[in-house]
Amino acid sequence: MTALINFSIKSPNSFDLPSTLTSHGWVVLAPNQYIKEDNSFSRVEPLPSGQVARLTVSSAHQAPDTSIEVRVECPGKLGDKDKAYIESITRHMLRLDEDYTEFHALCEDQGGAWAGLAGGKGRMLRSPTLFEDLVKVICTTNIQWGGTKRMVRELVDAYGLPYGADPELKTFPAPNAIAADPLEVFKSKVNLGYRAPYIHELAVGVAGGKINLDALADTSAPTAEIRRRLKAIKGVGDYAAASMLMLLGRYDEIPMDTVFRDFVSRRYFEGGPVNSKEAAEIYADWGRWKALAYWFEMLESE
DNA sequence: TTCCAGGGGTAGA
DNA sequence: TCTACCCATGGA
Repeated sequence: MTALINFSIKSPNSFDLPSTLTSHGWVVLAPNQYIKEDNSFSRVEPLPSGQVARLTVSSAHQAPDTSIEVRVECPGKLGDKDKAYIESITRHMLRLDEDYTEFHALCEDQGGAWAGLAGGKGRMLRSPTLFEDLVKVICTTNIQWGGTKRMVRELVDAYGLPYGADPELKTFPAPNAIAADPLEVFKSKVNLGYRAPYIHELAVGVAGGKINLDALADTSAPTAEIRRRLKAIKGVGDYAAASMLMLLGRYDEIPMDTVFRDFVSRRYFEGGPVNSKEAAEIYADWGRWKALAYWFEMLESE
């Protein structure tokens, strides 16, 4: 017997769900399932009560007058704690509490590639936990997108909690689920290449309390300090740290990774060499929105 | 077969 | 701080 509950979450005045879902690839990485025709996505999630639920998130109306609709399927009764948790992670995933007013005003002033970014665009979907986002970012390094999807799928298949009988429907693995296996067993179950020790070490560290990912969400620390904390994690270099900073809602610094240099070179220097100073000057006017300005300019120019 | 992917760790300067 | 070199995996 499956219980079915629907509830609404008030979204900010300026919010665009389709843009939030498609501004990067996260929506198609397991356990997310993208339902393109409905502009919605679903995922299987463990709840505080211990039961495993399937969530489907959609927007009821067209922007700007939107509310977020969450449909919950779960085997038992949905308690207040479960409901509060679902609302909390939905707000987090969709960044409903981030204020983009200033960014949208800057986009309007700049025009060009940014002209279409008002009306609630600019958000990028993220995962309920930093552990999930970090594992996924590590799975995007030095591999093509198809490989990333495969590796994340294998992780979920091997270590996720099941929802019902459908083998496709599982949660993203908890750190302790991965940490319970020795590295060699982990490597035999999931083909992650050289990333396996990094992800296993991360899971063991988080499960055992040696790595505190909450420290990454410390809003009182400067971005440079958060970047330092990120790079202290094995497997996280310039590119991965940059991706995580954006997922953490920090756009004030653009790290000079290869992708950024290549883009700026192609876009502004006719493919010629660019030094760090020249590259930084391109987005100097964007204040704390530099990385977002760069990201969406790159998206719009594709 | 060979190459390489929006990299990163390590050793050695 | 910078540079070689190595690192597994699977798709093209």
